[in-house]
Amino acid sequence: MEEKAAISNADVADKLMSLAQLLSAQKENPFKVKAYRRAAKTVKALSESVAELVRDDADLTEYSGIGKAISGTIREIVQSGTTGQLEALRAQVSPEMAAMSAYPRLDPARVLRIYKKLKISSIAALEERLASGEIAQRLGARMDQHVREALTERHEMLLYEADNLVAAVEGFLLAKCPVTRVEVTGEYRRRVEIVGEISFLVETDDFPAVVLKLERYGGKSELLSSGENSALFRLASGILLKVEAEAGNNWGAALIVSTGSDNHIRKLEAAGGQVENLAASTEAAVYRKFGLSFIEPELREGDDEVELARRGEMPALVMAKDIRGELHAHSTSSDGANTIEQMALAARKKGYEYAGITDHSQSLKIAGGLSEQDLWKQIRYIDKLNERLSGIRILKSAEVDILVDGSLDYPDELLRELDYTVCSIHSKFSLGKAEQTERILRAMDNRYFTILGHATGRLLLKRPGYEIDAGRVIEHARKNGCFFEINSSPDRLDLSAENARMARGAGVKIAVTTDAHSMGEFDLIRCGIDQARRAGLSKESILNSRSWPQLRQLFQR
DNA sequence: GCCGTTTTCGGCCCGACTGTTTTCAGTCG
Repeated sequence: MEEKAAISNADVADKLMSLAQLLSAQKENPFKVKAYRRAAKTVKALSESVAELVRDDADLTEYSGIGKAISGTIREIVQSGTTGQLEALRAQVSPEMAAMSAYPRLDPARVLRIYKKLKISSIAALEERLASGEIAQRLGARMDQHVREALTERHEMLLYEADNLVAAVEGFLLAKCPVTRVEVTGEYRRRVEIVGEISFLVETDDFPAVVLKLERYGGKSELLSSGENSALFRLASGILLKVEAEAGNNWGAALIVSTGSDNHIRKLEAAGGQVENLAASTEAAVYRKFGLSFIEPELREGDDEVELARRGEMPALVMAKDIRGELHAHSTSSDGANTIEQMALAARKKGYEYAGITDHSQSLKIAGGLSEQDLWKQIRYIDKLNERLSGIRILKSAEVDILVDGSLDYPDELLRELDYTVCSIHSKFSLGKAEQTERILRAMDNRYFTILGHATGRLLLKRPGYEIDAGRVIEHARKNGCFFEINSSPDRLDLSAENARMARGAGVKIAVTTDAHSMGEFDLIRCGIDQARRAGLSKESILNSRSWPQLRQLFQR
């Protein structure tokens, strides 16, 4: 008898999500609901097949978020296709909820709220209102994002999250598939901040066998299309996986085709002719053949890079090693996890010359913003600490809220005592573009304004930023001697590459900062560096590639 | 339900403000 097809990780994860959804509808303990969602996420990210793990009697509690109870639930799902608990819950709920449970990623509380407000009661109506933009308009961007994410099959993830996925797939290809060479390409290699598809170039003498193996990745990966040398899958996480086979003697040309954006390839071919089948084993050889200097993957977007490469004016892109200090970091004084001293020592260990401590200002209560008195104390404390510590200079600073009228959240007498400031918007995101822009321009008129923090306030895949007229803000910064940051938080990366490029064009320097809330987060600098490179920034455009004495001069207004 | 240099119970931020809301959920870091 033919063995029944094993249940995929995606299906197991969906069942766990359904449980979370129905428990949530029953007003169960929210932490319990969260636990099921967390376990679902863990299952989705596995490269091994959960069904096989169960069959092999593996200990599932080894995986984070899976304990004794959920491990038992997963076993039951693998063995019977469902769980008694889920079926019992399904029998109890309202018709709206029952219909909703076909979309396990929907949060019932939020959807019922939408139903009530828009006076609808079906998924079809929900989809319709999503498409018409009514959900975004009447319930906000976060709600819109949530529904969109839950109703569509295709997903995107932050570049930062894709790191783990890429490493797992690469490991799988090398360990389980008959390939002799693997290289990641596409938007991941270009370091695009949101990834919807990961793609690999492989060298193999048996591509069909590779496809067959990949269909078993994560238990089961849906094969969307396949040809002689290329195949497209949908992984459990909803991300697309593209794999292309190429021979070593054409590896370089294939790498270029697979990595560059369509625009890049078009401009490249306009400059030098057909790339494919050039029989070039390295990328450098292709560019050389076309009379171009090497183009870094981060720049292959079809902007001005081909022209720059032809003229030999390609910028030397900034690298992590060029960074000499941190300019945006929090401590336990506000909402950070580590003390000022711990942060300073961690920065020193990273090889930095200085670390600016930028705790939140007084009006940001939720983040433990410092009162004026607290900041005065902190200034004196840092002076003492600097006398005691060697090999690192702690800069006195603050992440100062830009209030709704464009004033700063501390009086000038206090701001004057700081080495510099990072000024940010944390409230009233809903102001119109003109008002929001004026607010920032007014703030920049304060002579103690140094760096604009996360200029648009966007949170990738969660909410769009507030609207600003980037051109006007950049021009005002140039006139007033103000600067920008590229905030390295993986879900901010704000300035965007586009805005950073515009700032560079205006000659306004940019700090690459981490906004670290703990010592470990200093390492996020690599995410900001990726973004800076995508913007074509060399170290000359970067503020904190400079020593503190040099910076201090730049900060004088 | 998970987790543990605060290990087997008790956390799992949190708190002020906003809105077109009609009394509380969502939002900022």
